[in-house]
Amino acid sequence: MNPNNEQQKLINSLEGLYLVDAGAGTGKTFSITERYVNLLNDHRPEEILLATFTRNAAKEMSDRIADRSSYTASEVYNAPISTFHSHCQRILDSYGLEAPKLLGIDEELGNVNTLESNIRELQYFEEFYGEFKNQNEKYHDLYAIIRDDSELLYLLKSLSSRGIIPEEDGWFLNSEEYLDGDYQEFKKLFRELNRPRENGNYKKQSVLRQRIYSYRYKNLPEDAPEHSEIVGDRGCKQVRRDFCRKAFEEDREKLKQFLHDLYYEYLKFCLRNNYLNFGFVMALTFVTLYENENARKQASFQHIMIDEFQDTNEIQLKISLLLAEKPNICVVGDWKQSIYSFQYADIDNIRKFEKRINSNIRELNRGKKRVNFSDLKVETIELKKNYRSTQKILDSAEQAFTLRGNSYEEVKKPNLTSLESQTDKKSEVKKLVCEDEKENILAKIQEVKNDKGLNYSEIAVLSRTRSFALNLQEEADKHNIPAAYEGGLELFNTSESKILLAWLRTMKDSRKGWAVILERTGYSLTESKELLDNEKIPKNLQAFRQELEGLEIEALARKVFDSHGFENPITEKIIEVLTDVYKSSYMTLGDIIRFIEENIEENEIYEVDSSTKRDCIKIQTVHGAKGLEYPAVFIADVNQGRFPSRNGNYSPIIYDDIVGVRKRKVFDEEKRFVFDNWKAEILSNCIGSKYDEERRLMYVAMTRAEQYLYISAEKDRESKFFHDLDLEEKHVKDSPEKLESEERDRPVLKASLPEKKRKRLVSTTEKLGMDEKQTENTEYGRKLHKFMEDYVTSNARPETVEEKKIAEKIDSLDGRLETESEFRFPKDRYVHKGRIDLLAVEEDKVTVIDLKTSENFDREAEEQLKTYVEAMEKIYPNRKVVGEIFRV
DNA sequence: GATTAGAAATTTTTT
DNA sequence: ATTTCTAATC
Repeated sequence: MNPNNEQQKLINSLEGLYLVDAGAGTGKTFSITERYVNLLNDHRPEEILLATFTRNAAKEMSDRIADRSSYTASEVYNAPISTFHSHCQRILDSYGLEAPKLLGIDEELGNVNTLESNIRELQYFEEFYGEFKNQNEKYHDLYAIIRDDSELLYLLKSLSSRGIIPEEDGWFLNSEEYLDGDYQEFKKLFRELNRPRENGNYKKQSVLRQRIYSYRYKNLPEDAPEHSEIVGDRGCKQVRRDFCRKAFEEDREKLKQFLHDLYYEYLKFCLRNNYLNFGFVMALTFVTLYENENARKQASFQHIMIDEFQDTNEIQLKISLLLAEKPNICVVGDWKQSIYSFQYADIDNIRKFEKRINSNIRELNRGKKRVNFSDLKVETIELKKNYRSTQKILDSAEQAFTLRGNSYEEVKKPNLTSLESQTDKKSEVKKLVCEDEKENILAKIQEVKNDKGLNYSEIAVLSRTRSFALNLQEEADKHNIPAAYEGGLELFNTSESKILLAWLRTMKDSRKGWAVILERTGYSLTESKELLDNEKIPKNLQAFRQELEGLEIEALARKVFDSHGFENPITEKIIEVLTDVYKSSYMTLGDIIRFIEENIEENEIYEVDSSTKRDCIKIQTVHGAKGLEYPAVFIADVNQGRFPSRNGNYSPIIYDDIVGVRKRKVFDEEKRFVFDNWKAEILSNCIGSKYDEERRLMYVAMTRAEQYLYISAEKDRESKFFHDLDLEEKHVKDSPEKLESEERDRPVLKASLPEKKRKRLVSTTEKLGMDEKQTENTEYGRKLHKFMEDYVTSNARPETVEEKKIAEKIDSLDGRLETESEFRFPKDRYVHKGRIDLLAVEEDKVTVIDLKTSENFDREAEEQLKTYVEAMEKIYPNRKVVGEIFRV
């Protein structure tokens, strides 16, 4: 492949500062690698830093460069072609030993791990925060505003991503300026937002004045001005201007001090426990490079190239500047594809590149010259030729930037570099209005596959959320349509993992394990209980357990999965993960069980790769599909509340470049009443549009398509985005054709169910002639039942009088407690089924408790209870069974 | 027809 | 909890 003119310009422009606007499908990776190869004419690989955002991208670049250059593969793989994160880790390994001391922390940076799991970090953080609260009484009024500890952790991480770092007394460098915000910028923002809107002959009130309406409904402190005072008289189009300053000025010393102490102590905690999160790795790298001239010299590069620049944050920009020996920096990215703000990516890095790079150089050179250059001019290169999609798709995708998030949002299309398609293949772009979205999409896929002559593997379905993606996969399975979800999921929370866990438990003679297996192999709960109590596990199951004895974990897992008819990417991944931990640490069976249990508890996410599956549809989230392309793309679930999804600022402490850090809410000491901080309430209405990133997300999704693009929503649930898209519409009602399933060649492990005549199931309510509908609980009743269940299983806290009564009752019970125990037992001509609210099983006694929340059906309840007692007598033949109606 | 008041509807992505 | 929709009111 030969580069086009634009690409050639990028490849040949080696010296200087370049911002490359590389839209979707413009051959970005190709150009970057060519440029790198070109640089190798005069430089050695170790003189060039090529930073990417993902490990996959780094690998792809390395591969291509190894392929195209005269250097050996190993030389290329040792070169600094890596993610920012791993490169910073390397810098810390080499020069970071004293990094904590630079901040006044008396620790050495020894063998620290980078913690990749957010969930695990949160657990550590909670442990730390509990201790911190005990030791810092003085901030107790601030603790009261935090409902969710993760909000605090998120805030600390976002501060680190901006380069805001605490030191022993005060803040590193000029961090504090960032915390104070920028009043001049805020004034501009406020004025812009407070301009009356033009609307033909008259003017409408400003966006700010409209937004601030919600101020009326908040519980505000006594000194807060009235809403009417802020918005002025009726018909007045603007918020009173003096409130700009009034709202911004606020004493935040205590809040800043709190954040400082929390942040500093947490950093110490991390170091003591030998771990760092990604943000802290960056922060310490930055501190090291800033303070240590030697490290800076040693670690610097002749050339720096940064890929996916829209995904970087400000501290990464700072680090890059410290690493640049010369102003040879080339950043490549596309702001239109910036969809990682939740990961602290800062779109202004690319959008305000020149301004930001120069202001950062000025900051870094305060007091001492650390960056060898200043006042740079940026040269922009635009890659406009798109080799992926048809013009029809590109034009449609641009519409994404005009979509409204709600019916009154006014969207101004931003300036952007339009892409020019280089293909003239056949193309189709349509909106699908579905009666039943999951079914209809599958039907439409079959149609597209046949009509356009595509393979399944050339078709992808993208969704905003993981849950929709997984549901669609399930639906596809029902119809035997080959489809695979690819992306992150809770690996050990799947039914595949749970059956493996059960078998592992049986090897430790655990009753828990057998219960699951019996249930999965076809026994009812009652039957299982009976078998377990009498220690009569079916012979074939026992034999199978015997076979597992002594096997290595991989062989064992394979055998279990195989016997249950599971063989899919999930089982493969489970085996991979388990073999990995098994190998890397000496693990016993018990350790593996605990490992799985922990993973379930922590909702740990793993990436599942289904590419091994031959010809099948890919189902992904939009984030997951970034960078990929498919001939046909379905964007699904463009429904209200899902796409776009709303992300209001729920956090009690807001942080924003412009307004700085603010406390938004105050709770009273018992956390009962909420008073809002009125100043922050006005400020929060001034912070950015919530839908900009959602529009970019839609753009990313649409530009994945090469030829065929379908955007679907469910009838009458269409989102504003869907509604605003100006595309041909099609109503779909079809159901997918069910495909023949391939027969498995080996039989699936099934329990040999005891031979008996199947009897009709009759519920207790039916037997007593009660109308099912009438007996359906009231909302109130359901809540109390739910509470009871929660209290037994997870120690829920009783709040209402009724709940306290229930809690008291449960506390008074002895033995093993069970809620919602289902039972079935044969009686005369039918099988009786029922569900017992609460069961207390003691060694010699069983108490059956029926929770009653209303006065109706008293007599029937007695009858019902009798049946329950009878059933339990069958199940627990050697114990005394007592029934009790518990009224609340 | 703009503004106000109250009712209704919604809550995600992962280096 | 908060935003967005919709109907009533100025």
